[in-house]
Amino acid sequence: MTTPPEPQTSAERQLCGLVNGLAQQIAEHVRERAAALGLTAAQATALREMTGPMTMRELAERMSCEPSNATFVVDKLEKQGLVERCPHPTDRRAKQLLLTAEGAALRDRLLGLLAQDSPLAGLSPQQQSTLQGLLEQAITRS
Amino acid sequence: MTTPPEPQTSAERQLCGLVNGLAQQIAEHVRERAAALGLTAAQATALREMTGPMTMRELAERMSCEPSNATFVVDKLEKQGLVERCPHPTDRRAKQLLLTAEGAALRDRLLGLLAQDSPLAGLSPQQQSTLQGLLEQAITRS
DNA sequence: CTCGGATATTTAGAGCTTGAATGTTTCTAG
DNA sequence: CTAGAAACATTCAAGCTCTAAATATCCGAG
Repeated sequence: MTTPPEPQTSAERQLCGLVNGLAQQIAEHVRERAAALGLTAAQATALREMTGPMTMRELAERMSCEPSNATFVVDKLEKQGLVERCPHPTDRRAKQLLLTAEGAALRDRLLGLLAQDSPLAGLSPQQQSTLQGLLEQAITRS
Repeated sequence: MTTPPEPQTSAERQLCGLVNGLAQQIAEHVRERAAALGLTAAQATALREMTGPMTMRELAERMSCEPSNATFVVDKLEKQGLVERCPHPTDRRAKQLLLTAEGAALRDRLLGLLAQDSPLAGLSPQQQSTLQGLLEQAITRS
């Protein structure tokens, strides 16, 4: 009796594999577009999330990473003259990140590239909506 | 005219965020269980995929990583006495990976832990099935 | 058989990410 | 007001992953 370890378990593992696979495709999509602009994926993600002035911590949260990682990535962007670390107007502990003119221009180009050929283009708007609902439920209830 | 950059684009970006979020939760789930056994997430993934004797390349494919990374991870597992690199019976270029008795025992414990409290438990079997179909379609058509 | 292109693995080097420890500054309970 | 706790940012060490290049072996065309 070699009961194949609970069918449900196996199905869930396969599903995890699919989620990871799609996440990797999305990451690859970003990586390609970033490379076209001379950026790494991490740098592109940071630039994408720079919707306006924000602190290091806010950027880290938007990037879903640790603040120490944001420090690392912003260092690179600053060396390229895309971002500036200014003193925060009301909190002397914090830095306020600002895009330079060059940074804002590159960000616009990046957003344009990222909008093309989305990895989710294989799904209809209705399917995307269904997917969104399922993902939200999976993330919340766990 | 500051057209808010195409509503569809924005929805797709949000969806990408959700996919990444769920993937991170899955990874965190593995990381926790791995840590309980003194393994890193990468080591646990390798152990989980060792369903039987296989080459380095096969393992790398199952882990969705580069062969050079598999070398790195198997090095660690070998140092812990969980895996052995044996000469491949028919191809002298390749190594055949075998679990030691200790490795097989630890793998059993790992599989048990990973089966508990799946990050996808918030979805009904039917919802999981729907999700699987959508993910497969998204991955294939891109 | 032998040469040349493919394949399996490893190594070296670099980038990304994390967690712990640190220095500053802010907030808050008393 | 003031001490202690909490928050912001950074630095450092360690681990993961990738690419490119090196080595060894296989396989097929001639």
